[in-house]
Amino acid sequence: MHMTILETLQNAVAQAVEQLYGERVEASSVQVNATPADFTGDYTVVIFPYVRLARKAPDVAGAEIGAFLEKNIPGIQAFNVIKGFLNLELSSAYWQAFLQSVLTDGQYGRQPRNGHKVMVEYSSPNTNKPLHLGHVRNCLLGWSSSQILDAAGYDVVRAQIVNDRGVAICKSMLAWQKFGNGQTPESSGIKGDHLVGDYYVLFENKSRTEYEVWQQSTEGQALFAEKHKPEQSEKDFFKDYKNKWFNDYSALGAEVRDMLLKWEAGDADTLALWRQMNGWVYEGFEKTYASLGVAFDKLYYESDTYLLGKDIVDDGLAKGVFFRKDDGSVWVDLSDVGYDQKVVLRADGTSVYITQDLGTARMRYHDFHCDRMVYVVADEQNYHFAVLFEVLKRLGEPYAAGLHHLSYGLVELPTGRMKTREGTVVDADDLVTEVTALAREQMVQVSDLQPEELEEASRKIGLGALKFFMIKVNPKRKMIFNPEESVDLQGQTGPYIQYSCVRINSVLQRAEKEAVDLSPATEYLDYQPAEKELLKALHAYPGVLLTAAAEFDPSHLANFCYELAKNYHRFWHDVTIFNAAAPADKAFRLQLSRAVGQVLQSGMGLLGIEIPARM
RNA sequence: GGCUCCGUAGCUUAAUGGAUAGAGCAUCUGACUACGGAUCAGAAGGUUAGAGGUUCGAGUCCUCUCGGAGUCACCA
Repeated sequence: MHMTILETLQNAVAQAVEQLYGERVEASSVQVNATPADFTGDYTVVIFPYVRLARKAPDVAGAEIGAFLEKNIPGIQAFNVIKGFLNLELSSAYWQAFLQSVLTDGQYGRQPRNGHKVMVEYSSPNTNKPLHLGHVRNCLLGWSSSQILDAAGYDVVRAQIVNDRGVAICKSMLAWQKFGNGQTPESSGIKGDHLVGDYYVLFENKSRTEYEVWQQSTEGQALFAEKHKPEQSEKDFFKDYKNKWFNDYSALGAEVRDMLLKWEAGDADTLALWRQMNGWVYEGFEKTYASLGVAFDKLYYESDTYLLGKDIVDDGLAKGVFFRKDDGSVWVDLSDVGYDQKVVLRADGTSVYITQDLGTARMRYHDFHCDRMVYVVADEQNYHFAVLFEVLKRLGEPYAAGLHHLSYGLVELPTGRMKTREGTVVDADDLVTEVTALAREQMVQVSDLQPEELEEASRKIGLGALKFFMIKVNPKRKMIFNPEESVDLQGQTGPYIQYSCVRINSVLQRAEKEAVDLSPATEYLDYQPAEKELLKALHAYPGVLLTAAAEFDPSHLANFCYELAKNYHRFWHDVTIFNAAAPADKAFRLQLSRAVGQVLQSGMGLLGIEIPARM
């Protein structure tokens, strides 16, 4: 693997400083940036750090280092110094060779395997209801991150932990048992995950009715009279009291707890019903994942993992990381790093959420020997993951240094947070249907595609718009989701990029039809500004991939794709291809177009965005 | 209240401590009889919430203030 030009520059600058000024600097600390558009040059070395070492004025030191680089690096044809910035111009021969290497490579940007293995966990649904808008952002981040990590040299295992047990699914099961009359996805024509979700909602409705009746009962009223705080209204009191009521008074609540106990005891009928209803949900999830274009290599089920972690508790006690209280509960004290004390095992010996995650982490390591694990989970759980990672570190787990929480901001609606009770949850399947329809609607205005091609294209464009909209912003930013805005076709959008690819394809097809000879391309050396910008953008691609991987942030790649497409649109406008003055010009521009198309296809592919043939 | 994160143009946002803070939307003005106008060019829009500090250099790092969000369960 040869050095990139950037590494070459860094090394050469370090050498220059040592030879000229007798001071050692770390090559990796040398700052090399792309030269801003309004200055002459391709790359810029920041000279300020060496001014003190040189004991010379910035422009003098810059000129000396520049002369050294020009003499020692063949690809440099000129330089200029402005203040403390050394602007370097690479030769046309360098750029020619670079373009040819991109075209030959076919997988340009993709890095060799780096020997690391990373597990990316994402989606993590509950099985009591269908996927919603929040899962969509999660899936898009998880999928694109995993693709980017793969391209950056990691071996990737995509994992999903399915929360398939607990009170929630029991609510769906109980409602179905009591009110379902044997309804199935087949008999009702309702997608399995939606059907199970409908019974969850039904349960909540029945439960609410029961609660309202109870509130007016003598028992309820007596309780309010006895327990409400002086200033508290009846409504507020019962709102706060809901959990307590559900556990202590509700008949439905008792039935659900009974069902959960039966499940834990392995009751055959309960397990059969549980398997059946979860099976419906999985069929539904599969369709949703397929429509979003995401997939998994490994599924973990909470029903298999919820008891894990108890051996770790013993381990932690032995290592002195945990301590036992008088009641028998086990705790970890993280107050020295600003966190609280946290229970890891209840007094009755049962585990809590974090115990399970401790055990699951260890199990995953044993399954795959990943030295990195990424958890794609919304930022409400930042504290939980900070604690989890800290505990794993203290336990001395071998993968502890490679843990990362890819935390992302919740998706909210213009009206606020989504609430099941208020029916404002945006369903994932509906969303896909809606963006496809919106794209189709807008397409018929501007496109002359035939019906069957239009259908395929509107799916790719609607999803392309949605995905790009959600991926282009920094994950940790909270996002307000507005369906119309998310399928904009103009400006900084997925379709804008798709359109540039479609243009490229149409040009390349024409070139093929006319059998244009591409061999004179290498004779073309006097680049137009728009062409040079494209070359520089292509050149940046591998670095962008590495940054996106290192920061677990696909938005870098999304923004790169947009910049590249924007540069191509400008090139298209400024420079003619088929009416070019000379065969070399035409051939070069076709090759350049092909390279851009190749990189856009690759980059968008990593984001999970497909390019339609026509649009 | 403790801890964490966030605050950039009317709106959505970009910027490994580096040059004049860069885009898109919306607004206004323009673009070749042309390779696809879902495009391109231009105008206008900023005290990067505020005040100090570190630095040759701060949107970025530190301190404080203001504003917003999340979290602080023997829930998951």
